[in-house]
Amino acid sequence: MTSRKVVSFENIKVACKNCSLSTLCLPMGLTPEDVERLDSIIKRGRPYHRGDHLYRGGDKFHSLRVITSGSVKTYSPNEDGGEQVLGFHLPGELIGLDAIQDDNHTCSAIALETTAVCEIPFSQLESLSSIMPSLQHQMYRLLSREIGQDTEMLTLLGKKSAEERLATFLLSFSERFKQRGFSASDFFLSMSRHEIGNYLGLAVETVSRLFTRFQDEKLLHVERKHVQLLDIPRLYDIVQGADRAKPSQSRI
Amino acid sequence: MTSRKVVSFENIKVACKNCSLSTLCLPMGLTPEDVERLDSIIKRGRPYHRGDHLYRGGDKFHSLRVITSGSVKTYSPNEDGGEQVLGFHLPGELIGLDAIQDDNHTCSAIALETTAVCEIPFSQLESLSSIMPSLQHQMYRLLSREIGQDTEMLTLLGKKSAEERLATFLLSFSERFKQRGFSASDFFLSMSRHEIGNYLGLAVETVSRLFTRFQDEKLLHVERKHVQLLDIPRLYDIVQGADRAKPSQSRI
DNA sequence: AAAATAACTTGATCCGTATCAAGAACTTCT
DNA sequence: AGAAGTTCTTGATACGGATCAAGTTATTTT
Repeated sequence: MTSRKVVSFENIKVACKNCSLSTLCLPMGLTPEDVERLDSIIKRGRPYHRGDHLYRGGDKFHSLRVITSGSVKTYSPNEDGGEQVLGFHLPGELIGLDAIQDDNHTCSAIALETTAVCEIPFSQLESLSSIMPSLQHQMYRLLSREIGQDTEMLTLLGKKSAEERLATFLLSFSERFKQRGFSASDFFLSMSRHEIGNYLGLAVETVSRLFTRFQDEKLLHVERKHVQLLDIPRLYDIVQGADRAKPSQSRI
Repeated sequence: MTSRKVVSFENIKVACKNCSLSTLCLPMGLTPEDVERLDSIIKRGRPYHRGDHLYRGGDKFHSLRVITSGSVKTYSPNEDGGEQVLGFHLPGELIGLDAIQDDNHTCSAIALETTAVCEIPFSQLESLSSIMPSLQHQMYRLLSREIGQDTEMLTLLGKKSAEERLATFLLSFSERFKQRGFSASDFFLSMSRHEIGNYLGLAVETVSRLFTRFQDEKLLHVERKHVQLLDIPRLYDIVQGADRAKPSQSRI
């Protein structure tokens, strides 16, 4: 998108305090002065285009990154040349937390569309957090939240059917778009069916068939990347294994 | 809980600096004085017995816990009454990191055998870490490492065959026992086949059949919980999908 | 605008693993 | 020690989703 006027970006002050995403990337607990200080270490580079890597597995780790617009896929290459998609990230989301562990990125991140990010040099963030208890607290929570999310994903991959996986996936986007002030029921997915399948541990064909079936069942309308959820409550039922469980024995 | 000979335990000085596990739970970077200070906030309670909960999902979170002996299973209950086993934890391993996020435990932890733990009150740890940059650094790394481990598990559940899953599982224990000074090839598993299956996203029967098959193929000898790995290199081959991939095209 | 390529869909078939079932080995209780 | 309950193993069968194959619709290149 922002192809030409690159230079202007370098000059933009980040100003987290005015950023609509700050409630997402700095959830509660920081005073305005804190934000000011944090602001001072954040760098905003020029935007990435579809297919550009933000970093690759093995790259030296220096910064955490907050997506400010666009979307990003993280993945880790596996033995046999394939990859495991680890996540899709929307504006306000922080990536790179897995790399703190040994100063190297363990996975790769690639822009799914034109994408802008704020870079937060980690060593500076660390220093700052050691003189700002509230920031330190935020960081611990953020890291812990990431663990919790991975944990949910383990349950999804370990126990859920293809149908439940796709419903979970769609509702996750629905909720995240809603949080960001967009429609919870009408949105565009920036990734391919193949990437969705990879993420959910399913074959492309299965994903495609499920979209068709969900549409036949009037749960949604889909046309390529454009998805309209028509029956969100029923999608939630599916997530909870509505058909698998014996009827009306909601939890024993 | 603390029924009879409570007093004696309360008086035991934890003395991380003499603890053989300290390289595991405090991996590098802390000076002896640092360790002394950390030591001062750590509490050691009386041991748990098989089946005792260390905490349950929903419990108020106050402490991280390091296993000092025995073993622990963490799991999260899911919608339909079942559970997803999240991990098996050996001496030197830290649990509870997922609970920082909202001051409540999101999953449960149960002793698989007689188990002792050190409790580290998190609020004190947090205060300490804000005046001890090296401790703060350790904490960030520890949290990040946990994320990295979850990520590997996602690949396992998303892409690997039953065979690869069990081989990965066995080698993980092999490596961890070895790190702790025990045999890498001869050990006891403290969990049931059912729990292994749950953890790996497999049915009990599949786990049982795989043990039998691995034994037939002379990869190991197994008798109930007692496992002897007879061909570790071949197990590593299996982990990497040795048979699935086209022969000798190790990575394109 | 046509050609080439990539992404997606749909159908047919196959396979790995779940599920069902029953017996064996072990553990716990009385 | 015997009974009762678990846990584990093994076999038979079923099924969900993968794979193979081919056609369709977008997108990119020329």
